[in-house]
Amino acid sequence: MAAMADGKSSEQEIVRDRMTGGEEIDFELIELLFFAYRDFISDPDAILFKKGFGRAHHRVVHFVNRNPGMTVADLLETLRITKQSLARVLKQLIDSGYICQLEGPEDRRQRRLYPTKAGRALALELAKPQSRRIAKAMSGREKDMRETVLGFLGGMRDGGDK
Amino acid sequence: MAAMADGKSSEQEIVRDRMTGGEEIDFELIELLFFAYRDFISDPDAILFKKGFGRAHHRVVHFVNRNPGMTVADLLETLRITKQSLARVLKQLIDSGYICQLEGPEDRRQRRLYPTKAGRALALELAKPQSRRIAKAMSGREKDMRETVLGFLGGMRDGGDK
DNA sequence: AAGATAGGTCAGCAAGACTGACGCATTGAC
DNA sequence: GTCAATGCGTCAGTCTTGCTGACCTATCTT
Repeated sequence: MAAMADGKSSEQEIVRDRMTGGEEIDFELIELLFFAYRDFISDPDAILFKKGFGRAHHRVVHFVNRNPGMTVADLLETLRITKQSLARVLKQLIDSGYICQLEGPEDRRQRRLYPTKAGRALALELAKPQSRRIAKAMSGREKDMRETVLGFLGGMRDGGDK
Repeated sequence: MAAMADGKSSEQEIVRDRMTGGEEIDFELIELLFFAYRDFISDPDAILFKKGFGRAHHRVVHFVNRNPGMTVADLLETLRITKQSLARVLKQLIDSGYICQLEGPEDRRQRRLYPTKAGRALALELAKPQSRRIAKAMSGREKDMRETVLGFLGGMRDGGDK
């Protein structure tokens, strides 16, 4: 469990004023990112739930469709999870016929991942409501908005400064 | 478990071409949102881990600091989780002295939530690296970028069209 | 032949979401 | 004044999706 927040009773004093960032911190943007992402994944979540899948399956289906022929190692790198975590959902997707594995053409240890037609269809179905949401958020301002948002989100990534 | 993806063997055909959105679907933005959000929450995650807390604690601390005096019901609405899920993390935060509850002044059934000084400090500490990341992503382009991004993220929210 | 690599798998743990049920204090309507 | 509704807490159990550590096979590299 967590440590007690310091013995000094002053630390326990109640704070009644709203936390605003001032010049310092952009709480508005921080919050908005939380709300936007929460709602953004809610659409596919609902679709997946009906099929007995979860978010983890979504990610796998998405990236395999975006990069057909990627190896398991590639996928692990992209998702940044352990192979044991991946194994569970990947196995379910293979058993259900959404993804299949082919032996690597040069290196036969590799399992190249490809979507089936059903897998491609699923990926598209999941992307559609998300795309609609994005279109709504841009609503007519695509021209000035998309490039800016792309730049911003790219810069938010870990290696995104170059 | 999940249903088999249709008996038709054509559904099992391997698809080898990369899924691109064409005019239809903005996969680039969809992916970028995933990567950006993943890295965005990784900074506070690391800090929280050392204190024995998780993401759920972050959200609670954040919103209580942003809206001191909010009720438990308000918080449930904001986070969109069940009270049983909230109860666990809230209790830990109260026990650790980061948040405290005061009886509602009008309605004594309510528990108004306030941060302690330690709670305020924690919220700020968690926000700092996120704010730094945002600043980096904007790097000198704050002027044209912030309003656009704010508009975009606002539009991504469920009620965000008005 | 030996070691490194790609991948699969078993077993167990934890966080954080969920459901359903129930208890207690307080409020508000009748 | 009684009683239902409300705000909140809590017990018990489930599920997904992360994690660790250990160990196995097949294949490639040296």
